[in-house]
Amino acid sequence: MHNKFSNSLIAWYQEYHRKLPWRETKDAYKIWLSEIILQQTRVQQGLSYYLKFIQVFPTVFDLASATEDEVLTQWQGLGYYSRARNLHLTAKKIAFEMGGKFPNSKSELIKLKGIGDYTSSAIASFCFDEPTAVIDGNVFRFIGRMLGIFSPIDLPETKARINIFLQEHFPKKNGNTFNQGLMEMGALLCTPKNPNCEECPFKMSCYAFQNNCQADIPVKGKKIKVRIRHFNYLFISQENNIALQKRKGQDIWKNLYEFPCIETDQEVSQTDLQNIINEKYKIKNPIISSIANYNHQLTHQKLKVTIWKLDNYIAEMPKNWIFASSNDINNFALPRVLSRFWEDFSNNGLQLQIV
DNA sequence: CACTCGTGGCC
DNA sequence: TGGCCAAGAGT
Repeated sequence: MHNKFSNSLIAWYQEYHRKLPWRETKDAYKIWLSEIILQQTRVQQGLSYYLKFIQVFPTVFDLASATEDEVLTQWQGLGYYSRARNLHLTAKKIAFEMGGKFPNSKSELIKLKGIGDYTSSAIASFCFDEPTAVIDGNVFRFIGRMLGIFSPIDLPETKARINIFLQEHFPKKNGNTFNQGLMEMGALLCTPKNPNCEECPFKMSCYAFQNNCQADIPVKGKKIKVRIRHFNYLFISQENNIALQKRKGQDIWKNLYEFPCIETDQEVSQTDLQNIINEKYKIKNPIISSIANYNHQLTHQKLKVTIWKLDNYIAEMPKNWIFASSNDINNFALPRVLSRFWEDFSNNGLQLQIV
């Protein structure tokens, strides 16, 4: 009776799971890379990045030997860029301080940057067969619905309760398949919307199915608040070179490149912006014109992005500006909204109004 | 603990 | 369309 859940789950997984490249290996480097890429990211979105990374950086030494800029450029467009920065930090630690060998236990893995509770369990289980249960968003949803858990998923006690259940049902053999099955259930059948309960082998013992409350579990905690920000980018092109700067500070897109940016509290008029440019960069009569607008919607922010073309000749650059040749722009990691602008600009030329 | 970090897809 | 969501982790 106690083994029935794990036996059924393992059997279901073996029949219905998707074939994915990181499931064909026990190489800790590849498993680790896939787990980082898939944090808060769908398989469909992360797959091409995984394939690109193992091609460009086949081993942890290749990744460690690259610069952070190179890693960020490969990561461009995937979001949550702290993952890429921590990926590089941890690669250097493993390559240069640990002889290229990954720690083989959850307790050691979790000490590494970018590897938390979920990822340490995943690597320990998938690579080293450590009997530790993974708890990610899929598992919260699947087990939460099965057991009828209505406490918010962001509470530690909710996670603890799920962990107790999983420990009680953790199999003596095939623990890694059990873990894969937990997540694959959440990804294929026990989905956030319109779960496919008819094909679920656990529907007879599932609280949510029996009580028809699948949509009410898991219970989300707080509501998302969206902050509106106004980014005014200066597109400055001189002699086929374009001004860029590196974003710093504890903010979005840290260590990515962007055009010189003037952030304002509200939308600004052309004359307002000219005055700001005059004050900030000591450019006497800035000649600017708006060439593109984007509403860039993020999870917690809505960015109103305006690209302004600045036509003055600039004799003395601020020290943090870099001038990149237009052929070289693609070698800089840009936020999605700017790589999209650059694509539009390269294709269409100067006059474009995108919203 | 509460908040923050991206992007694309879905309805 | 806007809100929700996805293999979480750092601070």
